Amino acid sequence: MSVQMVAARAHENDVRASTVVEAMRLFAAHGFEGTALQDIADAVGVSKPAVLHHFPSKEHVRQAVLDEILSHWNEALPRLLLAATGSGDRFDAVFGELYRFFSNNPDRARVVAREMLDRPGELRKLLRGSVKPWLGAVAGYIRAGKERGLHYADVDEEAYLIHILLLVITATASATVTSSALETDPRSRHDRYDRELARIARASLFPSVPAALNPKKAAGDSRKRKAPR
Amino acid sequence: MSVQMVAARAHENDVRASTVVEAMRLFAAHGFEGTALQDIADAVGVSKPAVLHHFPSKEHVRQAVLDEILSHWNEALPRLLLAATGSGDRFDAVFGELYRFFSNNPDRARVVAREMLDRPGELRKLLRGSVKPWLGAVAGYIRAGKERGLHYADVDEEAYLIHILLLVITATASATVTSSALETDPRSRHDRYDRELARIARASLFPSVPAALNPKKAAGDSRKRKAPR
DNA sequence: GCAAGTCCTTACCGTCTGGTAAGGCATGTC
DNA sequence: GACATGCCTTACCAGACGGTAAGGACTTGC
Repeated sequence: MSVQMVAARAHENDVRASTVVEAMRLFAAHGFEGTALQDIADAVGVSKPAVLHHFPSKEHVRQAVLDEILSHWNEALPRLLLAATGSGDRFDAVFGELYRFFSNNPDRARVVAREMLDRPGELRKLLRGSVKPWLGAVAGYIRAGKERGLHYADVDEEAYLIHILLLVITATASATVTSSALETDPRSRHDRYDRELARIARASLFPSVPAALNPKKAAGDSRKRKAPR
Repeated sequence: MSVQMVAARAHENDVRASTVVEAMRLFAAHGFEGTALQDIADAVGVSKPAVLHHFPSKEHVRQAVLDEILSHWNEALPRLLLAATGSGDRFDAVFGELYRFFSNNPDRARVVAREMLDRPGELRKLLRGSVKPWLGAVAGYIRAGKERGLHYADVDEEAYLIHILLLVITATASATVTSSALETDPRSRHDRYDRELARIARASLFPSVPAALNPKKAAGDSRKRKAPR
């Protein structure tokens, strides 16, 4: 039962998994409506009904792509929030994970951005159901930091987090447009926009933290400057 | 020649203009690929070939929609930059115009966001050609303000502006998703996210400007706290 | 050996797509 | 009256779409 089933399941997952991979790439580039099932099948290297053998319909392929993205955060968020301790650490941990997740594969950001435009109703339900509790938890940390004088007093925690989330998604989704649009040197362009993105998120939350561009260098002395009064 | 042509042209523009209006609405909601020419024709109230009588192809409808959006800024940007004088005024003027433009009709933001995803190459060309000079001009103002100590020293002007631009576009494009996702009271939701959006843009550029949420109330005393040293 | 089930193929279906052909109907020109 | 032009209609087309039917190749369980 074991060896054969593993082999069979590995084979099954092969087409199914690469269907999700190729579908994410194509949905990100051309959108759900702009991607034909035939395109996905060609990318995987099988026939169109072979894809429909693993997924009842094109709609199920979309859901599998979205689940692939969501499943990461169901695992990562609890781990991050429990692991990090200090307020600055927590910021670096969540923002870093957020940025790295979308930056490592910008197609994720593009798919989410498209989902926001194509099916706002579905995404709204998702936000209300799954994202809201975690957003509330992180907002609670900001609220606590505010009372200790770490953050701007007029920060609207939930609104801040949503805007930063949107900013990271959009910035990574449109990285190829924005960066190469104004830069000529392909080496520096990534760092430049990434650094400014982190700076905006940080500077609009922590008052007057100078030269905190590189988290590694500024990690030591950036936290003791404002003690709880 | 005059009266008849005016009447004829008015009639002509009637269908043509409302085609652009309806197409923008439908492209924003369902995307370019997700909108059939028949849908546009139905919304206008004419037959499909009637639309194609005014526009050689569906692609030309898209271009007309984009031109409608772009033409506003070719007029507004020079006016704004020349009219505003102080550094804070200039920020309020440009940011306010930017926000109001997309907020007044969020479909504009959705169309731009979709264009960013669907045709990054075309948008890149547009950025390089039309947007870059103006972006450079505004960046120059920030650079000047930096030397007078008005802004954070580590601001990357161009990157900052692009991120803020993206943030305004995304925030207005996804306003129905984000706001009603977490708020239950439909009255407060708009103000709340809008204020935080402006706060982020402002706080990440101007160091330590407290309680500057409302530009009108804070306009008087928000600028004299940090004089050029 | 053989029925059952999995995985995948080719062939096909109805539907919808962007775009075209051809003509009706006004208005204005000579 | 003949003719041209602008605006719009119905009828139609070739191609692409998502999805189905039917069956072949192969493995599994008995």
